[in-house]
Amino acid sequence: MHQVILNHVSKIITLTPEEKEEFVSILQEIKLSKKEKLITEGDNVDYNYFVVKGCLKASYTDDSENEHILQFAMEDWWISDYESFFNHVPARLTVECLEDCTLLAIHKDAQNELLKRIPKFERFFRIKITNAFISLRARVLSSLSKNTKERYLEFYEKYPQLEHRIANYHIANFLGIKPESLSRIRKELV
Amino acid sequence: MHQVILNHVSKIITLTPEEKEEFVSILQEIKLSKKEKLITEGDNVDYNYFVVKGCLKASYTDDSENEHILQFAMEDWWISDYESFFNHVPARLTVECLEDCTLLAIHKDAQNELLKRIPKFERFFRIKITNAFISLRARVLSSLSKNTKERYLEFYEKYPQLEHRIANYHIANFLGIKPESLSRIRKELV
DNA sequence: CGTCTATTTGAATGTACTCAAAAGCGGTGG
DNA sequence: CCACCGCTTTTGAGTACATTCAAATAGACG
Repeated sequence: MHQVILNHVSKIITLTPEEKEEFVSILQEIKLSKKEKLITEGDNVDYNYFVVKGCLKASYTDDSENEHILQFAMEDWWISDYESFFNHVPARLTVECLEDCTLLAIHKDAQNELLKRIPKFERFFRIKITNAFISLRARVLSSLSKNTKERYLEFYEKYPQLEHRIANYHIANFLGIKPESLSRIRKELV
Repeated sequence: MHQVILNHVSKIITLTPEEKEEFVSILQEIKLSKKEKLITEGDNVDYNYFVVKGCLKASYTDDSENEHILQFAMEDWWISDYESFFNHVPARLTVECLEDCTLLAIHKDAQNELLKRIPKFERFFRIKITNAFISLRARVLSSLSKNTKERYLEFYEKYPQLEHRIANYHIANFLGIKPESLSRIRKELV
């Protein structure tokens, strides 16, 4: 169980056995079933979540009750509502399981304490948030410069695993188009 | 000159006179004229820039030579290509002055040294990158959930100062539409 | 096997785009 | 001070692409 996240962390920083032990001691295991919600809009989010197993979506519901998927997360990804987590405001996102999930949760106080006690984790989380920023930037660039078909192909290449695990109407939603349009695009691509 | 950035920093962290002195000692003043480039695509970006005066655009040029504006920056904003700055890869963005500009530059080595010597700056820059992340997230949410007219109004409300300083075709580009379309939207809104 | 949900297909509609041209605006030099 | 030039914005007509709404088909799951 903890080996998964230790492998993940070890790709970026090197920990001593004692540090590993200290790190895993603050992790809380969470199991959720498909369709259960990890975060509901309006929550005060105190946890950062690492996905050990399963698949989730983070989405935003607008004034007209339309849902818009901002992010998927699966094995080895982190997910939370970081605006709420960092800035202590109510969550604007809802995070829901698309499959049965196993997660590891870190409380924000424990995470802050960890940063103080093992400064290597400053580096780890700084790199994570920077990568998240860069990947969002790439998404904005792609929505500005590519047409729908190109954005679908990009998604397909970037997350070949997701293609099979996630319903097309979720992928369409993530791409900002209707399922009918995605269906027509897929038809053209055979 | 330095008072501007000290005021800016003081909104988030409190510095002693000695710390202020140490901080300003690593700043390099840069003056550029309208149309000059601060960063050109392909550069290795070693500096983080604070805008003291003037206005700039950060843009990406796609394979078809179309330019797409990712961000504007003006007084009290930071700008750089953070993918290049943090990850030491060539810049994908070009940053160009829309007016004559005065900037303060911090070299990445000096910035890292500063983080070590005055850990309060860890907090300062972490908050800055987090805010940048959250504001990009808001942009993605808005492009998924709003139509063009709503996005223009949002821009108008969020940056009323920019409205007058920046050409409409730049605003159109930022919004991901053509100047003709923006013109038609503005016509409807009288 | 049947029901519920997801995907596909079709036709009509709407929104932004392209291309082309006209009008407006600002700065420069005579 | 005004006329001209270059650049920005607006307007018009036709086109392309995604949407809406409705219906048919396909798949998944108990």
